[in-house]
Amino acid sequence: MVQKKGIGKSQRQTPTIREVARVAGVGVMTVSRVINDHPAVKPKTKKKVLTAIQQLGYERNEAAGLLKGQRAMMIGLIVPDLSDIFFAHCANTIEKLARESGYLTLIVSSGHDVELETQQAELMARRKLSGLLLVTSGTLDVNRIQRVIEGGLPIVAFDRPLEGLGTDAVLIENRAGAEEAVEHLISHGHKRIACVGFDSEAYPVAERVKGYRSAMSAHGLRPYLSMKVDCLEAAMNWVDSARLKQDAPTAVFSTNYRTTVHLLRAFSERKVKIPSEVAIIGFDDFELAPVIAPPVTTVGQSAVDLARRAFRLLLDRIEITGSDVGRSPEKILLPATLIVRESCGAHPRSKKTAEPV
Amino acid sequence: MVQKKGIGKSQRQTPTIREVARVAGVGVMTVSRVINDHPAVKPKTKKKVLTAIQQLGYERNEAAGLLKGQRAMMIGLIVPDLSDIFFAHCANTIEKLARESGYLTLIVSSGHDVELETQQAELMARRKLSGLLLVTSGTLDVNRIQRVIEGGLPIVAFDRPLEGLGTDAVLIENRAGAEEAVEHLISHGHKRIACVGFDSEAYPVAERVKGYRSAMSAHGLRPYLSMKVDCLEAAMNWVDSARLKQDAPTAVFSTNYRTTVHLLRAFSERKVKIPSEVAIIGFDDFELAPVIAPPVTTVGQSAVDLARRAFRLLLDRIEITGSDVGRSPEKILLPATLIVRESCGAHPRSKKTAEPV
DNA sequence: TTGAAAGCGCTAACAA
DNA sequence: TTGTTAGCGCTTTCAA
Repeated sequence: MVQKKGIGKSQRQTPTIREVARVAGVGVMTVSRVINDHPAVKPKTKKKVLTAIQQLGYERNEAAGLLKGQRAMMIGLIVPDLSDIFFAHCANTIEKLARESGYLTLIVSSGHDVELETQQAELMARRKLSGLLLVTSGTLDVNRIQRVIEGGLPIVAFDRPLEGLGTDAVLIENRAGAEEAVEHLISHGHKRIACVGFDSEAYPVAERVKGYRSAMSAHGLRPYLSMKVDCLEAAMNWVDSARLKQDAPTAVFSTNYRTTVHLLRAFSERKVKIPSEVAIIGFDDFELAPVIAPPVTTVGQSAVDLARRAFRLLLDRIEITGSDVGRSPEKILLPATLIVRESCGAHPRSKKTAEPV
Repeated sequence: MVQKKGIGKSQRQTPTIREVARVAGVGVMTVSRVINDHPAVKPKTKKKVLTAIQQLGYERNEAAGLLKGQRAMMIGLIVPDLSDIFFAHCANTIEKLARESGYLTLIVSSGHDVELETQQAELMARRKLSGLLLVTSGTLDVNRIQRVIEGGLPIVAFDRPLEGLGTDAVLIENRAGAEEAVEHLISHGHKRIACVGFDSEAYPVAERVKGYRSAMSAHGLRPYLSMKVDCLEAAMNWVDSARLKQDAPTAVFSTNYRTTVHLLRAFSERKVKIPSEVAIIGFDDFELAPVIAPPVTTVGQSAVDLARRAFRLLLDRIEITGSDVGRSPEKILLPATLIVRESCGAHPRSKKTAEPV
């Protein structure tokens, strides 16, 4: 796991603490104290050392500390897909906050591979990272993750809980958000409302489906699920088959951005008018939602808030001392907000000022 | 730069190579050889060692290698803004490729801060990373970067060159792409074509503006630049003022995604019809470009290709041995492709099948 | 207030 | 084929 020989050709050798000590005419320990701002050093001595450090261009070797059992000033971030704009925003926020606290951020985009996520978490533990922010793609091996945590790597889950493990977690109120969206459609008189999406095992989607179901059943409406629409082709097929039905849906609740986009495109290809022929609300707000014709009504969640809270929690865990070590895990719930535009058939009077991502 | 004491409470102590040696009844060096797949170990001995490793749950301590002068199996990636979908795609691709080659990826989103970029590059050098992929936001301090490279951190620039430094670089043909777009507009009979954008100092934008200028002057047309449109408000102002003009532009070439989006929205707010009242082509393709009404004509560039080539170059540099060390820097140019849809006033017959990002 | 010595876990160099 | 020794650069004793 470490490169065979990293020595280039003329690797300018960085001076060590020992050389600084020699030049300053003091012991290595004194230099160490100066570097670490230990108070018990006479100002005069300190100055000598500082001068020597300056003169030699000394730089602390991070590796040595690690060997002494310290942790790298790095945090890890594992997400299912970094090219997903939502996670990209999360990553951007986390990296910034981490940097401001002196940490570098190691990012892994797992491609929804649960095994990979576990492996990378283990790898990060071995690299002595300070902490890990984790968005899982499914259920991880509890034992392995438990061992990682016990090995001293604090973990905070966000967007999805870490099942079976009592870790801190920051989650979105997916269910309530979905309920609100479906209720909204119902309040417009829709009775045949389809729920379309894919990847229904994924926690956020599963929660949204639950919200859909509960809203429907609360009004005695029959659910109409279709959870395999993840590309344009699937969307076209779905649109075509749905229109043929006797009781074709008059509205659709899309459980995620990707599905929303493809559905929109499919409707457009088939010249189905939105919202007159079919109304649509999509979970996940997106930048262009207000620009599209018609502007699409969405359920928005703030990636920035989510990331911020998660990082805050992790930092607390990392910096925890003494009595707080065993602090019981915190769960934070963040709202999802219905952003009413036009695709749902409503007049565009936002319940909340539209604020994407 | 290393955390003060990373020791939690019941930190399960990982066994060392020495303990493995004791349990296996061999010398430490033999264990080391086994770990590193050195051939000169009798299969029987090897087996004994492997058993002991298994039994103890031994894990190699990465820090020790660093101290011996090896490099961490990590690469760095510095981009101006990770929440920019283009860079998010780049990051996603790079992280994946890196992981497949055994590297972790440290990502920094600089927020277009040149000083920060330099600092982080230096920090990465100190952390003994294996290599660095860099998208600069401006002109970095050549000396400091030079020192980083000499310190043994190979750097490959992409999307923008590293000015004043002979590093490898992978770039997009921004200028040619812009020229093609403007030529296209001209071929539709447009004469008053505005070039709108912001951040004209940024390399890619600057190149695109050059392309615009050269296409215009090639046809004896007067350029009409407006390089401060970076938000909806600015876009509205621009649209309003442009319409008042005597010779209002009949077409606009937008130099970047953000401007394109806000312009689109501003035109929509002002009920300006596209393309009949004004035609538009935007540099940077985006996922929803075909969905918007009307579908927008763009100049697309492949983030994946860009990232892939850049990583390949970096890996070559990292793995370089002996005679190739001083290999002269490579420059790779990747095409930008005009994707004709409808906002430019053309019939939607793509010169190339639309393939976003 | 300062310093010398003893490692942290590993591998390169040498011996056997 | 295997093992011993001597560090890598730093910090933690403990002593001065």
